[in-house]
Amino acid sequence: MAGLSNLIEQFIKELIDEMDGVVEIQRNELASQFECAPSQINYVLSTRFTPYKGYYIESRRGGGGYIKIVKVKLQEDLSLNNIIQNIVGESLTENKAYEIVAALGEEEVISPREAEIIKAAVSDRAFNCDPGDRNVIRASVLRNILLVLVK
Amino acid sequence: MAGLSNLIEQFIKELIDEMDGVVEIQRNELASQFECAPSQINYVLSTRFTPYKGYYIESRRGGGGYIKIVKVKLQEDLSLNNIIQNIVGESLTENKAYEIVAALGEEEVISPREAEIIKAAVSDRAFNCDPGDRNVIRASVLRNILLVLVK
DNA sequence: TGGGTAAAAGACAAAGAAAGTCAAAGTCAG
DNA sequence: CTGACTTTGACTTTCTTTGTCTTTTACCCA
Repeated sequence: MAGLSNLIEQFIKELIDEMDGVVEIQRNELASQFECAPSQINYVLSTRFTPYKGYYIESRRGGGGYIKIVKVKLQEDLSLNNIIQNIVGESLTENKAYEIVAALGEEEVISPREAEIIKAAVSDRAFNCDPGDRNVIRASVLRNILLVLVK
Repeated sequence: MAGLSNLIEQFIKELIDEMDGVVEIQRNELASQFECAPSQINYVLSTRFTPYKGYYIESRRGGGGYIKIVKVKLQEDLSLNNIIQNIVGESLTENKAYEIVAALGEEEVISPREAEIIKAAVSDRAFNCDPGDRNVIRASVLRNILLVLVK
């Protein structure tokens, strides 16, 4: 159905809020709560709780295993220079670009309105060109924008 | 039937009115309501709900995908709207773009920093593509950015 | 004490569900 | 009849769901 992943994402986020930034789940248990395959949980974690979005994950297998999700304040990895040099490469998908912008917003490097502006500037819709070229142009545009922020 | 596209256009517009400016559809569902090819919906969107006409569109593929159409409030900011519809055309030189941005800064529609960001996003340097395409892409990018300012 | 076993989580690929793209074919006004 | 606008359909890309197999770890028992 529409958005089982979204449901699980919301559920976990609420847990994290209640728990003040750290939560520990059991994959199988959560999966059976939502009546889905256990690996669905991995999918949600790997798409919605990425480092760029400010989450850190650690886990343990075997008896009494668990998955621990920590909401972190990133600062180290999020320096603009690091992003420009290492994260925005030669090519960048829309999604990845959005993640970067969201992370910068999260860290208050940019204002919500600036985030909206930048997203608009790097969205697929903005590039009415050969789809094959989009990702390359997008990377270049975003890099150029970030350079301004460093100044 | 002259105007299946027109029917769909009307239908969506009514939805938007009811929904107070924002509507979310599912392409396949709408297509089967009108018994047409799904790509017909894209056609309608791309010809009738353009940024140029004050619509902002965002979408997602895959399971639980959707298309969201936002009608930007027209009367809110006449000058911005005027710019979108009349001044940013299909094609825009770097210089002309800078002028527009400067004017917006002058009128304090955008902050100095926002102006810097936008200029970076539409500069020649940002578009490392076929110079012939630059002006067209630039117009599209700027239009998309201005739309979020109106929202 | 160490080796087997069951109980976790991880990896990955295949199948499914949307939307996007593009070009060919159809229609219609002038 | 021609050119612009529409309609359709085949193919692509992206995102989600499921399942199968692998790896790791705790615990129990000989």
